[in-house]
Amino acid sequence: MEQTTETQSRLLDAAEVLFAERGFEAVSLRDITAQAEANVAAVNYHFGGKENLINAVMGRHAMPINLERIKRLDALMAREEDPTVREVVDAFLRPLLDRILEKETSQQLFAKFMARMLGEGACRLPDEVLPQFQEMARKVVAGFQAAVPDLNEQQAYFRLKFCFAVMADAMMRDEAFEQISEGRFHAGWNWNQVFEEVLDFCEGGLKK
Amino acid sequence: MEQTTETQSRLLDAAEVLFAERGFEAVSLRDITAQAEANVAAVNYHFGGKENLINAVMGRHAMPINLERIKRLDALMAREEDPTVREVVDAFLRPLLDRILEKETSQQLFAKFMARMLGEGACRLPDEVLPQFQEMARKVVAGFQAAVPDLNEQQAYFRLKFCFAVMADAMMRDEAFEQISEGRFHAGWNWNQVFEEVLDFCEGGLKK
DNA sequence: GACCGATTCAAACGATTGTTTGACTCTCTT
DNA sequence: AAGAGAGTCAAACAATCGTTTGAATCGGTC
Repeated sequence: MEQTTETQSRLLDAAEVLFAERGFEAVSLRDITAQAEANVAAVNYHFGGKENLINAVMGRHAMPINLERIKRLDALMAREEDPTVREVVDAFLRPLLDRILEKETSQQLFAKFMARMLGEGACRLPDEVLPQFQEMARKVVAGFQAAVPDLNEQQAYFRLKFCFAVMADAMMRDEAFEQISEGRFHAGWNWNQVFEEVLDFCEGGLKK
Repeated sequence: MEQTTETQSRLLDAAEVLFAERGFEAVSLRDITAQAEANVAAVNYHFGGKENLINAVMGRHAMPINLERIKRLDALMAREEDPTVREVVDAFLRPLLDRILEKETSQQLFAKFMARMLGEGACRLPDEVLPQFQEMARKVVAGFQAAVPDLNEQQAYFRLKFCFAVMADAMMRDEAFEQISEGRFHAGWNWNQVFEEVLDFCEGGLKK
């Protein structure tokens, strides 16, 4: 995994789009290689199987996002005054939003991909990124406890998990829900506006 | 769909368990029919295909849950004083919890199945249950607006969606997250306790 | 020009997928 | 006793799955 060839990144791009649209199990290698204009064997040659491919897609984004999270959390905790709830939640969630906005093409797709990975449980974190997730989670929990007086560790992890879930849910275009709301709910997919809703909800949820 | 034969319900039970464990796409008809001790052709004979089977599994639970929700919401709104946020959220989420607890066997499996159906988007609501979902959502939103002063309709639907997401997330056993928390987070799967966490979070998120 | 490792490719692999078929077994009705 | 209809069953259907193979192709080194 030393150098990323051009074919490799084309495969990763195609896989990201298709996994986002249809989910992991529903996408075949032939779908991916067709869209990437590569041979069917390319996935096995470059990644060693479909399972490894999805891990690679995930890993490509997870690292920079987590680094940014950690950076912001450190900055918050290094201050003299305690961070606010909203600041901690923002430090945790905004790097993900930024990553979505920075992809000029198909932002929604990347968002949906991330959301799917959470839901399907199909993504077992590669060993290389697990410690990073752990460090990040530790710092979020510490931030929560600094911002909310009487919050034990168990509760903090619970709410970290819930914040994640709300963010993921907001990313998922949900046709069923648009039906249920009878057209009254149509998130215009102004991401910044949606993000404000997420932030509001999570901030309130943590304060309790 | 007039009468539910014994084989039909065995198929529904098996499908529910397997879909919960592995997801919709990952389970084959042969897995289902094997566990149900039925023939491979039974699914197509009784339900007319795999797609219809999952809808049937969903529909079997959705109706009674929504009826109970509507009943509780009506009771809340019929009172003279305005309902509290927590009461509305509780009326919306508790019927789902009750349904989980009432299944003596494999509560976690049913919970995971419900959670998966939300996440995968694999479940397009059958026409027979859609109006019920719509009515229920309308009443939840009305309840939210009665309990929270300055909440417009769009926001109310957003937060209804978020409450759903948090509940679904809490139902999902998440191995990845247990790794990330380095063992500090191990929901003992005392459902009532978990439910309290969900309620706290959603109540706070709505007040904001 | 000859060799090399890295990459691509068409073709085929065996396995499994959802679905269909046609015969077979029951349980009633007449 | 004959017939009808519902349900079950083994077997086969075509299609698609992830993966493997071995030859073809490429750029760069001796």
